[in-house]
Amino acid sequence: MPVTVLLVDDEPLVRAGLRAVLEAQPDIEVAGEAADGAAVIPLVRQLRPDVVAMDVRMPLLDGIEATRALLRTVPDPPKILVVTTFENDEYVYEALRAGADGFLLKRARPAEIVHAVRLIAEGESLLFPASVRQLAAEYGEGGGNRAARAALERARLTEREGEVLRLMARGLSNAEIAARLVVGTETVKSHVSAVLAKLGARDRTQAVITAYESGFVAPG
Amino acid sequence: MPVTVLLVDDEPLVRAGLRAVLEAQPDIEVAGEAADGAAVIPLVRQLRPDVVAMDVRMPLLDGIEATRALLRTVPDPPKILVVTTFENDEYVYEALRAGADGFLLKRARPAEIVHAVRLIAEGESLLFPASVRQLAAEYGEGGGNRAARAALERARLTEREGEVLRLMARGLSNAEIAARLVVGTETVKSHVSAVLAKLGARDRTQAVITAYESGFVAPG
DNA sequence: AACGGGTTCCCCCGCACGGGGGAGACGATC
DNA sequence: GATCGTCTCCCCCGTGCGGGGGAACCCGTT
Repeated sequence: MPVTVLLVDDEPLVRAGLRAVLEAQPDIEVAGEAADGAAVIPLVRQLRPDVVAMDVRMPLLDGIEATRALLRTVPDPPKILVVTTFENDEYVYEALRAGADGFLLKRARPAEIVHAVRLIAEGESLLFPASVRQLAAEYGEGGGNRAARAALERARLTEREGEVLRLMARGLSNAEIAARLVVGTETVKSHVSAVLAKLGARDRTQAVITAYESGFVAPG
Repeated sequence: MPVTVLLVDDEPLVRAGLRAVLEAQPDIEVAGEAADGAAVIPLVRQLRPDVVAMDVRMPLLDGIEATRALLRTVPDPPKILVVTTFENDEYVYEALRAGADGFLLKRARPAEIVHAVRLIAEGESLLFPASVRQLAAEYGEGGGNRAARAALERARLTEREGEVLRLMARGLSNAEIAARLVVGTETVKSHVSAVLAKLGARDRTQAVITAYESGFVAPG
């Protein structure tokens, strides 16, 4: 019996693409589609798919919340394959923590997508497939992203430093951060210096860039 | 006789999606696919499609360069429909300047995609379809984002200012930007000041944040 | 009791940054 | 020919930023 898949993505184009790729396989069947996370749970109850291919960024209810809700409320839940555009999307880690079984880049080749669905269905977990890195490398130069993540991993920011970085990434000056945290500006300067040193950033702008590139903060 | 379309996108998934959507129409035919801008010109010569549906962001040769090269080297060139993820992608404007005939968001509904291809094929130009804004609005709340986008729309950065902002968003100092652009630091300071004023940013950090939030630059 | 990490605050200092102003050169438009 | 926008470069000037130190306090571990 075939593997059944529920497609969840707010872009009809991506759904159509996934459907085209997956339906070309004799052993895979697309059970249905949903355009946002809110529609997933009833559909899963109804269709009982083996795998849910879920986008992370969606209106109304995003992929993480949907994953959490799904695992919490549906008995014997399907495997969840997170499909995302960006390799370093902060949501990826959250999604995995939320209970997703694997994730896949949208720019993966069809054969990889099919392979991922089969693996997930068999109960394997799928993280950072090697080929994904190659694909990313094609974009050359943009290695900045992985570097950013590495920087942030090495960083091990303290809680306070994290707060400060987040406020920096909202455009606040040292004085404004000080006011917000109810401390002196000298204190903020200490934290900022620590953040810069740990991130290997020369100035606050570079720190904020690293914050965005690593997914520590996200646009939107 | 049907409208023939060449699909150019580095993501096989998107190509498959476009193919599925377009081939469902009796009057539209997908003539072929290409994964990057470099492959477009020979394919256009060979297939002579009516429309090229072209992604903006691609490895090797991006959509703008490909558009320019196409219009420069191929006699009686096809219509070019730029397909992009972000509404305010900096490349969109460049692509239109390069000679593209219209652009479309990837999150458009299938009917809109089909409509766009037909319009373009008929020689109409297609810019900022109204429905696109509605779709963007669905993402609600991303208020910060919309504000950033609005700031960038109001901004109307010149080409040079755009370049400078992009380099700012890569963490370069004024001196480094000057070296990169082969101009004086005073010149860069002028551009930076113009960018800050137009974006309503107090310092370069805020400008970079706006760049990320508006999609002018994207992580990854 | 001693230690280390985290948070808080202080000093001095150099400099890149950003505001405010002006100005010349070029091309497109009127 | 005049005008406008863009790009280029120059001046002065104040200050926020970041480096390099030091030091106190709390708290959990050793």
